[in-house]
Amino acid sequence: MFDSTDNPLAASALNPAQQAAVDHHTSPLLIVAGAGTGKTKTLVARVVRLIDEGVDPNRVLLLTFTRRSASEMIQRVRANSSSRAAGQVWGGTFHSIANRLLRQFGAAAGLPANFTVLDASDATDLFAMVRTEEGFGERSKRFPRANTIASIYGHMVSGQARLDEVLEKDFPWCADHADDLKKVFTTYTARKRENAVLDYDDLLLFWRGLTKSSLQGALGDLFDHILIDEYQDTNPIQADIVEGMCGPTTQLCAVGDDAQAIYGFRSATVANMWNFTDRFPGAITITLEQNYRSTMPILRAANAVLRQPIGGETPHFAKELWSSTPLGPMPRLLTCHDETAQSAWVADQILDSRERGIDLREQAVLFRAGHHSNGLELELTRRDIPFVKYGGLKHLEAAHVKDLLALLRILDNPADQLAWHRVLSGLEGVGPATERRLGAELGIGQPDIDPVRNFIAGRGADGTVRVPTAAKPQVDELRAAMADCVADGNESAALSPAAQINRLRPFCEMLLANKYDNPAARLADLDSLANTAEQYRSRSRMLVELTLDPPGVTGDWAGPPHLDDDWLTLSTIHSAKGLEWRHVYLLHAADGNIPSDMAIGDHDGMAEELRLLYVAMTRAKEELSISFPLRYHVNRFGSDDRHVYAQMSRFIEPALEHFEPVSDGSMAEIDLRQPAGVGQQNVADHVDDMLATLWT
DNA sequence: AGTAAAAGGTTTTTT
DNA sequence: ACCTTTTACT
Repeated sequence: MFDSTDNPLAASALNPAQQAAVDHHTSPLLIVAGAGTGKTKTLVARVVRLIDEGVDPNRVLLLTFTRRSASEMIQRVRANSSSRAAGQVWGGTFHSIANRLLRQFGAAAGLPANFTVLDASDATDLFAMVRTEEGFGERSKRFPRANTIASIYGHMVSGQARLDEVLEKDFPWCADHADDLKKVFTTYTARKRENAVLDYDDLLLFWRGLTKSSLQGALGDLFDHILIDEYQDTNPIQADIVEGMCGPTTQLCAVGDDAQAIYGFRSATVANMWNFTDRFPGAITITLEQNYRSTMPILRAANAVLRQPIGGETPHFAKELWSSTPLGPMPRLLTCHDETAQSAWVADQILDSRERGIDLREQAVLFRAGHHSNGLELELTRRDIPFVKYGGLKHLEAAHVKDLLALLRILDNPADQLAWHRVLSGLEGVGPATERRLGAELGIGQPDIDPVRNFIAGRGADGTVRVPTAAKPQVDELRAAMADCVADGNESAALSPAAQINRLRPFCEMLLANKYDNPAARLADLDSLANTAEQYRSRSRMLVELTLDPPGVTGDWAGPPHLDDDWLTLSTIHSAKGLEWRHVYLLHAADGNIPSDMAIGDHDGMAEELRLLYVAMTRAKEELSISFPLRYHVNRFGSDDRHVYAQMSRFIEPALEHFEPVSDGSMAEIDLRQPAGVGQQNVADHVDDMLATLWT
């Protein structure tokens, strides 16, 4: 599912362009690789060749977009290289490599060795904490929410733009609060430093900082070869890092496709590809255009979609992929009545394909947003079709899981105020006031004090820690559990991470029963986490790995018991990047979803939405089905039945000739584009006439 | 004063 | 489904 090795064409020798990309070694290299043109294969072949020619694997850095693709590529390098050390290639995401380097060189940047990494939701929680502490919520009406603040901050930092510009361009309704936002950002940054925590952006910023420090020479000498996958989705900071890691003799090779850039919302910019040859003098470009993945009918449709101008221009290289597989069915376009009809049709097609010998593993359902598959998931469950879902909500972000992780994080880094906040505020009878007092008594956030020790002893700097009566049972249980989990400097006596989770379980049980209305289901999630924890021997390592590479799949998390050997993939389009399946179904291709109505009116946003559709379509090898229901609920949260009628994605219209329209019968009786009639009149006139008879 | 329960508002995509 | 604010209760 993840590679092309089962494709006989792709498994054969490299084509001339691919071979040239593998062989080139005299200057920086940019490989412009269209969808399905074998870029992974080319990268792997290049690394294999380097190692087999004697390059030390430890001096090869392979930066990828996800950890999964890094480990898969290294796996393939190992399988194809004659060197036993081939697996020692440095591979991972920018963030995971940053973590690795900062653990090693971070002291030079003023970082403590045991720093904690905040994921996006942790960062949001920290903003919420600062926001509350400073009282902005009460002082000014309509002060931006924590989510919005985090979003503004992210735009600002990862795009390296000034606050004023970001507010003006993307958050005009928050512009009035600029001054208070500055205070929030200042406190947020100070708090991170005091608590020895880094957020995702910090990992990149500190790494870049090191490349501009006195360590520059040492870092530039770490690697002989740097290879970067998915270069179109890197941001300006990442491009700086790449440049900073290149010493005088480092060979650089970047691979990307400007037509598949879909992370603009994270400040990724294809300018990094456009500028490559300017920034890295002497660089040459090699383009891969032969597609080994899809049939011509699918490529024709995808090319036609991509070709349409957005706001009068075509914002990517004009590129025409061609395939050596000319024949196959045209992509199908299903118009149906509502989501239920769509789910039924897709499930029917999937089962039908399986009857025809296409395993579920060779089929995938893609969609724009995580919740778009909710209806289908019900239908699949009803029909006993096993599936795993990529993207969307992550288990790690569920409140109760974060409760448990906060306990582990306190043990790992007692200075972590955010984790303490989560633990203390969850206790029975503890509100903001008591939490503040407990924090002071325990010495949380004060230098050179270990609040964990104080908590276990029940004794703070200024005497006893006063626990509210209601919290007493919970606190007693937690004290005993934490006492058992603290290593106390004696590594060999320490419980394993999984054992620590089990030791904390009784406390969690009390907590969940008190806090949530479905404690049993939530407790089961904690047991799944204990399962996952079995593979780790170090607690801190487990915490950082879970943060940098959260289990993105239901299957990774719990290993659903009903899963047999064959299962269907559901995935957001973003999470499907780089993957391929024989049959692909794209759900909810209605205007407002693709393009997302939030992007409408924004030129760059619209261009990105178009590329998103292109990415989705080019995942299909043999058959592609795009569907859109006409009827949508007004809002995703409401439980009412209010609905609106949607239209087909505007991006598909110009390419309609490349699709075969299909119907599932749910539309047969009603043509919604025609006004319904009564006698010779349409319904509205009929009603108005009747009403008029009541008073005339 | 301080906490707990209830009501009100939300906009996607992810390292 | 979750986060914030408002209100009710001790």
